Amino acid sequence: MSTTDTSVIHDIRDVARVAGVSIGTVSNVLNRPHMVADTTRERVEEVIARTGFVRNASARHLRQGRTRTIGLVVQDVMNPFFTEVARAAEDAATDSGYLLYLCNSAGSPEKEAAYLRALVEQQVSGVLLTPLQEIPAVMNTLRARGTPVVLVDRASEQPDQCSTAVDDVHGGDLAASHLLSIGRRRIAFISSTWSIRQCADRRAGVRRALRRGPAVRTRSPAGTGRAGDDDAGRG
Amino acid sequence: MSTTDTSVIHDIRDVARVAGVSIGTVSNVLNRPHMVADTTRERVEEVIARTGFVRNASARHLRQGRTRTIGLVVQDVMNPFFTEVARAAEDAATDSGYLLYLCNSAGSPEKEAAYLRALVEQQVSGVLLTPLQEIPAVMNTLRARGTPVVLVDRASEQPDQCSTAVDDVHGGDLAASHLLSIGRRRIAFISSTWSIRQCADRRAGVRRALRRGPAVRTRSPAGTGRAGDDDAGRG
DNA sequence: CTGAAAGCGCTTACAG
DNA sequence: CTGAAAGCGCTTACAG
Repeated sequence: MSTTDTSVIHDIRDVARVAGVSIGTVSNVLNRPHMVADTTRERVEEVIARTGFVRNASARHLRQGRTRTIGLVVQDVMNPFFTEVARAAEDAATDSGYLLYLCNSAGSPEKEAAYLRALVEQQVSGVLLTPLQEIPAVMNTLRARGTPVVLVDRASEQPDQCSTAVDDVHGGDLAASHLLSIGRRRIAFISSTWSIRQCADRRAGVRRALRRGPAVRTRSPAGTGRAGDDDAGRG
Repeated sequence: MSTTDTSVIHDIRDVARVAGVSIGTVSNVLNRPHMVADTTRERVEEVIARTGFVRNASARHLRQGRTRTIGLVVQDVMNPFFTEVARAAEDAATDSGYLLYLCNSAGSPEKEAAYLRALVEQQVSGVLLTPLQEIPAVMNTLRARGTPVVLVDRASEQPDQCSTAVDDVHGGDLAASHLLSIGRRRIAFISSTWSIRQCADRRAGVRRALRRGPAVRTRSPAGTGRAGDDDAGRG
């Protein structure tokens, strides 16, 4: 078998055969190159480069018991707010060598549950979820399996449930306080339906600021102290 | 072992044990339920439902040789055009029982190549790609492995390369023709840099329409015959 | 209709 | 430093 043998390479086994080493050694070149003698390593690397061998993640993950993938379940990717979340999540995932599953629940609890189930099947390392209403029942499965789940844009009732969310009460307070601080006294609040938590929270914040009244009677320059600009059209 | 045994269920083996059947039978219940006797099937299904067993996709895919996942590599998810592509792709994937990897090349050929490689490792069933400039070299690997790749928003030079793209020349022609048909004679064309193919193509289409001149001297009602509205801010 | 067994392609102790 | 071997959790012919 000549060293320029380029016959079909699919396996790590084929690589081993062409390089004249055991598959364990090929695997070591891939995963712990420092444990392999330089000359052996170079030979194997040459074969890999020349044949374009790519390892099979399914086999790798099955053996290792983890997949280095995470799932993102959002209500609607078209919504700029979630698009930004998706973009940032994908960025962060990549930086850590993870791949991201994009799942669009489209407002359907059934789709949401189906996705969560599918993600568990995929053995994802973690899940980012924008829950629709109730925390879905499948969450128990994830919990039981120890799959980390982080709620996005929604605080959780459960004390042991991680979540990230904007403090919209504070946002409303900030906005109204700013207006008060520059001397405004007749303030209008335009929003969407109060059934959207974010909107109701901002109103509560605005009211709190109004109740408190202007703090100090100094004027800040116009255009300064923008507040509450976390509103990215979720309403 | 009582039938209410709920001890840790991780395996299809655990399910088999609890249900008192072989793992082959459990697999059959999952994949070809019609081949299993009703009473056996029901028993197994009961155990699966009660224990919340979820199968391991890594093992399944390794054995089956295919993953039912597809990769989407876009230049920028934040761009509304690609967001819409992502959304639609994800929808279609879900409808066919596939999961979608979201990959944001962010204008970097290196990231693009790395993603393509990662997707090959994942053994994706197919790839949707918005190429940055040149068709990347990794494409050869995909081609060699027979992984289907569809170029998005970009026609390919290679005759055997699938692609979907808007006919922007036609779009520009349509827009200019419309203006001509309603009697406009002094037409301005506002666009981005000509180095963006879409923009240059539209200009070519506009010019073609102007060269051809007004076809018929009839007026269509205002607001009719909108054309070239496929421009979703790619420039 | 059901079970036993092989095998998917890797990684990882374990010997040598 | 290297190789042989077990095993990750499934699916799928193949017997029975």
